[in-house]
Amino acid sequence: MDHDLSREMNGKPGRAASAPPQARRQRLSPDERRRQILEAAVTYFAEVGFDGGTRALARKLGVTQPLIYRYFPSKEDLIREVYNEVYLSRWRAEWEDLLSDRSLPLRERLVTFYSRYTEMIFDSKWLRIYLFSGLRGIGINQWWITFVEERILRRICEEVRHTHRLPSFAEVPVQGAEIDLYWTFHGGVFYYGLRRHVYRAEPHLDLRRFIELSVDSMLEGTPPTIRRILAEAAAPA
Amino acid sequence: MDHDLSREMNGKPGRAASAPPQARRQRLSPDERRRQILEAAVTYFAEVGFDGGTRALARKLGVTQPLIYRYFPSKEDLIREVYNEVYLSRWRAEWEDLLSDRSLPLRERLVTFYSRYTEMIFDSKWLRIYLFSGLRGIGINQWWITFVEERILRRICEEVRHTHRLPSFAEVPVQGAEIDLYWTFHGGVFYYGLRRHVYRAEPHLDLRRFIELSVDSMLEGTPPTIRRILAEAAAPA
DNA sequence: CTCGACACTGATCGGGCGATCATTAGAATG
DNA sequence: CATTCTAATGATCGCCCGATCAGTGTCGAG
Repeated sequence: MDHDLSREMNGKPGRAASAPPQARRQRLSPDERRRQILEAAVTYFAEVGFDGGTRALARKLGVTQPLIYRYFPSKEDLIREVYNEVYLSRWRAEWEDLLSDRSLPLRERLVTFYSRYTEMIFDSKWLRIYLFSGLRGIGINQWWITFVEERILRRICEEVRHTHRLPSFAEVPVQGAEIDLYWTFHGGVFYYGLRRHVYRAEPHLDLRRFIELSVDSMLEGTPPTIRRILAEAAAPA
Repeated sequence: MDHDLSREMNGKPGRAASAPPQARRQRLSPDERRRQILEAAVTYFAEVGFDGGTRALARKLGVTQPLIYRYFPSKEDLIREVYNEVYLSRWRAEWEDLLSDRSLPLRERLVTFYSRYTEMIFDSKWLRIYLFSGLRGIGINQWWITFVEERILRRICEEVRHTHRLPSFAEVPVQGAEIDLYWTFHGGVFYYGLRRHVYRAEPHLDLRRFIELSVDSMLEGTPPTIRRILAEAAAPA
């Protein structure tokens, strides 16, 4: 009645079970089976949330439910591995270097970086697991927010200061106000993914153009505001 | 077994109210009981999500679980009423008038509007139910997004055009690109609430100052970008 | 071709879920 | 104070959950 949820999510080549009337017992190596379960778990929990049942997950894999417990001691352990899979294994260190590559115009760096970054996070799996885990209240999102601040926002902050000939970090240290301003921008980009992939409300612009215009507006509006912030910070009342 | 007795649900003023520590059975008027259940349901589902059990909800109220079913035919109906309570009953029509009140500077209107608006939505209950319902995939978030676009963003769009002497809607109709730009801003503000009340990662700025700086940056950066968009729209290649 | 290791299954346990119903008790009425 | 209406309860149903374990069948080593 409620969720329809396309039934056949079949990742395996060969013939395995689309609505299997008779699924043959398939014996895989432990490594391969474990990987297969984990991959399916990411997809499945992203769809239905972490309250989804292990039986339904097993059905999607074409195996029985106890098999999951041979590879993961408890459902909670499986979920923990799902976090690792989604959060940790997708980050590309090059992205950070790109942001700091002063041989390219800042606008181009930002557009390219956010194009690649959103290629990772604008994915139903990533976004939904991000939200589900945040709502569950384990600390992983706090960790992620710190990560974004240090790896992305702080770096953008530094580059904007350099490009717009504002004081360097050595002269005036990073201000919380600056970081929060870049959060407005970053969160605004994030919200595009939320609208599109979680709420399924199609935005007006395609992603590329959206990023371009958002970057343009940010680069035009943020530096003047930051100049004021830094002036206040350098010469407090 | 577990007579927990957190008996603070003592709603009725009226008579004496010695708050009997036993008070086995409390008989309320249907209206009052219904209201009480609904209110508790908002808080409870916001905490644990819609997979939370009706028994735990009843325990919080100090009543038995079947009583809920006397007032709400099914859990799904109760949840639907929770949506109505949270989404529909909190909106203030004056806010919209405020945005269009040209006797005030646009910056002040925006800062005041977003202060009041965030007073409503930056609340664990509102934010969490917003996310939970979005993840569940019922259409209410799509409805909300349309609502925001029409009641808030479109209006801001109109006021920015007027203040910055850009073409009126009659001259050049609203562009999807404009709306999406204001979504970047709006989503950026929303993300502040997400960081603070869902992920419990305290931002650097307090809310008021955050809104002020975000509005300042937006008002500085968005109009030039929009001028370009409108020029393109008025004279296409 | 045989056989043993072990990847996998079927049956099952205790418990929590949404929902139903006959029963009980609190307050307004006479 | 007895009566009556009905808000609220206690018991219970059928189902699905996470987890366990004895058994089964497959496949590679000999």
